[in-house]
Amino acid sequence: MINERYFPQEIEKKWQKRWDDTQLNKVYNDTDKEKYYILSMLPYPSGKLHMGHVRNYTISDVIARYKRMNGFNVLHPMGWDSFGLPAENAAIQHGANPKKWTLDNIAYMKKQLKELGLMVDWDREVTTCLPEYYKWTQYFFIQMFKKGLAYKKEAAVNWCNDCATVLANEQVIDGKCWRCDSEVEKKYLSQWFLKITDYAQELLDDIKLLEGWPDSVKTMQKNWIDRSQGAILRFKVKENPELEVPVYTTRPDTAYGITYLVVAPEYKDIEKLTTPENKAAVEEYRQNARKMSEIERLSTERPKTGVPLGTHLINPLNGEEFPIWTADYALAEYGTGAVMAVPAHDERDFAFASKYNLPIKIVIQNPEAPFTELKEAYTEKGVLVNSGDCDGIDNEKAKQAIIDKAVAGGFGEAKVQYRLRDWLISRQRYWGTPIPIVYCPKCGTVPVDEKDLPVLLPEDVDFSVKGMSPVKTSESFKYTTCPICGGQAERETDTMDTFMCSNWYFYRYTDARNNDAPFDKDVLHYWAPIDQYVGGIEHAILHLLYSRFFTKALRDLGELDVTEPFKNLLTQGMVLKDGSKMSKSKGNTVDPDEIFRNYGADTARLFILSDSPPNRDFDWSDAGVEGCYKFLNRVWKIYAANQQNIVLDYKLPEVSTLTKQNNDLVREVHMSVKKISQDISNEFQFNTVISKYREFSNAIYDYMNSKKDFTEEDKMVFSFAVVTFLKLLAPVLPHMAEEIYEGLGGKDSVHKLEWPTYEDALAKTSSITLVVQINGKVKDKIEVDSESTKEQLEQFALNSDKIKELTEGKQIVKVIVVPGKLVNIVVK
RNA sequence: GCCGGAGUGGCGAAAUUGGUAGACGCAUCAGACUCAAAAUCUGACGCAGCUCACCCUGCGUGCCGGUUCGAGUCCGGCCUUCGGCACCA
Repeated sequence: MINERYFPQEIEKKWQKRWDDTQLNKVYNDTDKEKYYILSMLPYPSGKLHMGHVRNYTISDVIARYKRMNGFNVLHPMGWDSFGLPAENAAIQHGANPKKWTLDNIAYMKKQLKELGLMVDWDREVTTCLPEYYKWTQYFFIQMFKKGLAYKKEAAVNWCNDCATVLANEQVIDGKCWRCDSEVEKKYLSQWFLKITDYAQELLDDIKLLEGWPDSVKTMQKNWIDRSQGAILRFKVKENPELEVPVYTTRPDTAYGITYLVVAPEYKDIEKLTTPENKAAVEEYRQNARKMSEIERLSTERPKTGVPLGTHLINPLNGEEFPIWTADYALAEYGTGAVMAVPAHDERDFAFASKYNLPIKIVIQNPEAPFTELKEAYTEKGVLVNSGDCDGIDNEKAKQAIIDKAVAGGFGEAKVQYRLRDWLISRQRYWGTPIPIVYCPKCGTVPVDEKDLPVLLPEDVDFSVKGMSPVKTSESFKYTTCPICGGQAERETDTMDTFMCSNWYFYRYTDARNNDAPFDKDVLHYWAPIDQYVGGIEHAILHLLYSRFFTKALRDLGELDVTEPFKNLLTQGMVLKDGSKMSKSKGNTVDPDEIFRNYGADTARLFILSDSPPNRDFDWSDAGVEGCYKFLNRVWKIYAANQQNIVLDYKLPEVSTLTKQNNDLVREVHMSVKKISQDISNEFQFNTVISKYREFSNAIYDYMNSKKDFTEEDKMVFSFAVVTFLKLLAPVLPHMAEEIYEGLGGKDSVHKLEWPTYEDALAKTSSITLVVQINGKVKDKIEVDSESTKEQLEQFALNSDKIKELTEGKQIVKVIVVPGKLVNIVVK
């Protein structure tokens, strides 16, 4: 029996408990079945679910349920990206224990996710802050260390004062910290890096394998890696022939036009290149550059500044001498930290040369419109001039010609350069995976023995310390013995960037409770790669690039055999309210708990999918929620008010024998199944899926409203329609569908039923509306048989009274017939 | 500046390969039910004009131009907006 009224809160609780009790969502590694791995980005346990989470997990859950009904063995797991700064800040501010704070949040949010009705096998839950997980993050780090992929170096790094830790380049946004928005400074520190640059070319090349990724994300990754093809040229110092300055350039063709050279203020040999007379000025300039914040320094509006070092270089191509300057428009981290300046053909050099009255030498000439003077740099194509025996060569060809000369002369060679830098993973914070490294006075930097993993985070730490990592306050942690010689040694106290944890969590889901290995390879290779990944666009570079790199690195370490982790990627849009992103500071948040309480999770699920396609921003509106709730009540009534007319084991009579009305309803069923199946397959366009739900329900209502009594045939056709409808609804409204199914006498679970199929022939109408146009404008519409031939359609159109009237006295030039659609008559 | 999206009613949006622009919904208005209201059901709803019961005509997918029998869709040139990158040599 189905209750007359719809009480979402009751039935949702009931079914969530039933699913738990019957282990309906348990996932087996059933290799006989075709797998489908659908993954949503794991949440950070900040305290409570927000609407972005609800959107993300509803999308992936509906996909998961849909694929399950289509016969796939579906993995749709969930876990917690649970290391990170907020837990530590809570510890500092409220004296909380980061672990307790985190686990409490996880417990609450897990309860909320269950209330959302997710089809998740919680036995595979992964929590990145637990030793059973981070043991393997440490294990992978050690493998990478042994292969030289993890290394420590002294470098200018991005330092966030507020977070009291370093940041990766990817975590600096407009010169500010990605997390707290405060200004980032440069500091010189010895830090751990991963050699992502070893994979720059592969990461770039393999973008073409990512067919199911949005172009926007692929472009962002391409731009981030940013390959450029050029050359290294080395110049001897006139005052000190032992010393050389190498430059990286993409324009070797302009090398005859060098009139000066710029090194970054941080350039390693700068002191050797400075004459005693210039020392004071150079030192002052370097000090200023150092003090300047990242934001100031990055500003392209700022006029260029610089000072000469007093020394000179010799251009091996033509023997010309030119001065060396230092200027902060040269970046220490890119290329060689030195730039050859060709003011005639580079905008930045032109601006600098104009300001300091440095010579401007034209070496590329425009053959179409030759010039003798320049008001701005000429950066277009042209022909070489003033370039010795290269004169007259097309500048594109000259690039290779001059590289050849450099190779022959031993002063340079071709070189590919990337913008991508190595990934800085050290963090001077407590709540992260400890880096499993020991410093021994005798043996040096030594990885912890694998059998001693995990290196546990210490508990005896003092969070009140300022300016250093709390880990350093743990005596028990800091002092240890060397894994090689057994002597006194100290542990690394830095922890890893949390993106290290989220790099590989999706592999752990496949074998989450394995205590002997990060995963069983056979099990992993059954599930991997991920068929569909769903998450926010804000991870387009950070997480998605790191994960691609990590997968490739693990492949080369022999840990797995996967080249790209994510076959398809769906980047969901933001959830907005009143036109701007929901945020606590703006006070425009909507609490999922409140929606669950007032309307139920099914309403929330329907609404969050209804108004916009998943990849676009979604505007939350209270009226919209209300509208969805009304729709659910409308659906409920179909079943509650007609129970006596619905049977689950209906037998549909031969379609040709049906009444017109029944025939129409059968057709509506096939059309709905077709449209909904296609829209889900086609990039998960749930908004149009839901409009089809509404159209289908409207058709069912029209049918119901037109009838007082149901004949046997009516009952069968009606049952066919509403039972099919129920299956179509099940992925989006899992609780309601279960309750109705059970009320109709269904056994087990509606989610184990097969997704309905359709027949194309039955999804078509027998007549179509033929549109008749004159000169491309619609003039008439005629109902005709859908099987009509081209000739017949043309006759129908020409014989229409209206068309006859309108074409009278005019010459028909041409008639275009589009079968099944329209006839266009061209007249003069 | 460079790269990549997007621009359609009051609003969210829809529209195989170029083929009836505005499906479906929100809001609004009207009607039914009701003592009344809510809920529910039914209907209208791009703009303008003319009639006004039905009809009919013109305009209309950011702007200008092009291709085509026919353009929201294709091509060229702009504008606006969102996102990414940005002194990368």
